[in-house]
Amino acid sequence: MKTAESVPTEVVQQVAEYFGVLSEPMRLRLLNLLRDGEKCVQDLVEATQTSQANVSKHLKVMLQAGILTRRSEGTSAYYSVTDDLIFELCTLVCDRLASRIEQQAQYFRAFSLTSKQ
Amino acid sequence: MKTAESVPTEVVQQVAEYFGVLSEPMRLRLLNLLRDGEKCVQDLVEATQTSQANVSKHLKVMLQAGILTRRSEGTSAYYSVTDDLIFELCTLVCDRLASRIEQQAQYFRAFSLTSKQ
DNA sequence: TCTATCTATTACTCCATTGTCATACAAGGT
DNA sequence: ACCTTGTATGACAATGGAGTAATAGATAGA
Repeated sequence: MKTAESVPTEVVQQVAEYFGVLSEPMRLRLLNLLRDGEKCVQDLVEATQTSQANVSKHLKVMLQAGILTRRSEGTSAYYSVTDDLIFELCTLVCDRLASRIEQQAQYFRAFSLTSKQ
Repeated sequence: MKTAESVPTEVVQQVAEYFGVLSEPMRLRLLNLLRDGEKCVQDLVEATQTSQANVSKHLKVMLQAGILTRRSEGTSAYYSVTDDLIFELCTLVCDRLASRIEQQAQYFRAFSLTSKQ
């Protein structure tokens, strides 16, 4: 049986880093833009309304995390998502967050009933 | 059809925060310790070998993120995991990381073959 | 009541990361 | 060759978060 202490530090570290990549709004936005397919840096800059340097940096982070793939064409660099697990994770989290909000709404409705009359 | 720009900033922000909670090794260690069931702060302090203040802080973060539940008993505070989605997410990520490492191993083996003779 | 234990919180330092600016590099077109 | 465009990188300031030490509060027991 697996005990808590049996999980190596290295593993915990890497899992934390993976989640860390997904813990930045700008990176999530970039990933969402890459849902349709590969895009070059300039496309992403225009879509995100931030600096080109910033986009390149975030792309580099995700590239090194093994989430993206890079393809050079002329002076442009095209990035695409290689690891669809990311979208799966985002879907799971979004659904859970939505459920919570709905649950909150139910609490309000229940209170509304007890307050009636 | 959903376009990239249609995702509200607030949603992206919250998803990022959710992943952010899971992006700290100490928190993952605490969650792993809570796999078996609820534990009090002191138990977690002894198991993680860090300060009590640090454990309380991380627990608070996860409590506010809706991941944990708190139960008071005497002077002790017992925490337990309410959102099992977390373990599901960790499992998915761990499996993916394991696959990557195995893939890397395959590359080494393939190179070993091409280098033979 | 006094003490001991357990937990939460504050103030503080330290480290990591984000975003920006400027610059360097590479490739195409004129 | 020159210029333009697209991308990557380094330095920098600002921000945020982790960890620690000290302290306060709460509860059980003597």
